[in-house]
Amino acid sequence: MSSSPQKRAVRKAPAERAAEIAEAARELALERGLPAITLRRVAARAGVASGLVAHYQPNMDALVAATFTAIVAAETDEVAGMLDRLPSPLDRLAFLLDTLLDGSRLDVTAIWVDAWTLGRRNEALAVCVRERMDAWQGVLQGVVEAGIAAGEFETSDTASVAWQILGMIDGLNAQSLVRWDGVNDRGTHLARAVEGMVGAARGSLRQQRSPEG
Amino acid sequence: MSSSPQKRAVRKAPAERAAEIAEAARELALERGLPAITLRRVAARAGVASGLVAHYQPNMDALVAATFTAIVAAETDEVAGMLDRLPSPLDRLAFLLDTLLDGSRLDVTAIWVDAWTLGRRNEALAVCVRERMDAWQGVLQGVVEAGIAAGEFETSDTASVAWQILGMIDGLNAQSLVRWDGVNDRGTHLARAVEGMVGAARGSLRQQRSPEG
DNA sequence: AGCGTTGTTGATCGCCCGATCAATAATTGC
DNA sequence: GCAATTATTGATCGGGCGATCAACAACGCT
Repeated sequence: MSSSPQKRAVRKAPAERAAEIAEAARELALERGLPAITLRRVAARAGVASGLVAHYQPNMDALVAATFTAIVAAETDEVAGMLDRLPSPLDRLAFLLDTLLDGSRLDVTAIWVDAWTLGRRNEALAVCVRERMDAWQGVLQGVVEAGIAAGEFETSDTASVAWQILGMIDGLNAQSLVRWDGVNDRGTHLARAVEGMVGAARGSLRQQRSPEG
Repeated sequence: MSSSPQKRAVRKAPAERAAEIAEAARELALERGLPAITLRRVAARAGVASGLVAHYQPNMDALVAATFTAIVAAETDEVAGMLDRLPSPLDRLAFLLDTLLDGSRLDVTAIWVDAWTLGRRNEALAVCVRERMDAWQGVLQGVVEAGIAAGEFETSDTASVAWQILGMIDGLNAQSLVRWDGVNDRGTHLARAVEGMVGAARGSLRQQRSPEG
């Protein structure tokens, strides 16, 4: 026993300590959900007294909201960044559906679901949720509009279609949080659905997959 | 002041009291979500001492789970019951999409979202959630299969398609919990999407609506 | 070396939670 | 009418929560 019960945390620059606390909150949220972000748990994870967490935050609602935004914005930026390397809107939309449903981000999905319910009692969080939803919708709308300009898609009201696609993705992901079995080929069926919405030809977003995928 | 601070609740038959407690829990859940179901709050709403609520339940997790099932099963039964009066699978599917997205059941949607997050910490609830999802999926799958038999739809893997439609509905409803504005014509876009999935002709599930709807 | 600044502590307050259980009162069965 | 049963109470326990704040200690500055 050498390191754990250290008497007092070394003094650090405020920005550095704040970052450590934010990171502790982020880890807790990804492992156990947004409700796990409590004063004492974050403090313990950061190796710091509980009062220090409060010192760096106006209140816990704010830390929950900030943690939500940090996690979700990182995902959006990461995925949106990958889109730039793809040649056509059709490719980009197919990639989006494929990536967001591949099950590799279930922890982030859980954060979204937590945020939807917590947002009813945490106004700061609710604001962040709407903001991040707008960001995702913007990415999708951009792809849909580019597809129309390129003659690949045909639909009116691109904003609504983008919202719709986002809602579908969220719903399917939330579903897989609870019940991952029994659903084959999520991607293929979703591709069909989106083809119907954006007016793309059947099969253009994704061919029937070979068993191995 | 006549009724409120009554000294002692009149003694009732166990079944009757249990029903009253269940009803109190149901009202609380619909008004303020599943997390509002606490020993003391349910007791207060039922006009009873806190100990009595515990007396009728093994623990609070069980009451939360039972309340979830009561609320959600009622909705499924109600909507499924209306399907019988509709002539064709196409009509039934159109009605389902229309009804489940009409925004008149946002309180039930909130219960679903609560249950998805609470289910991670309440195993009894998680079991009920999976059970009720299966029920909804069964209803949808029945409609899709009838549609295939009737030659109105054309798709393989009806189970997956049913799951997919359910996921979309849940996602769009959850979305409208947070952000109700900015999305026009949810029903029309969803109809397009589902048409793409089940292989129905474009417009067969819903014509472009007139502005008044 | 001395002093002010400020990062840091941990005890403390008030609140709500679920669960428990001895005491109490209404009802039933005899 | 009396005893056994059981519905009901409300205080109590242990625990977690967010917030607060006086005290402490490390650092920069002169």
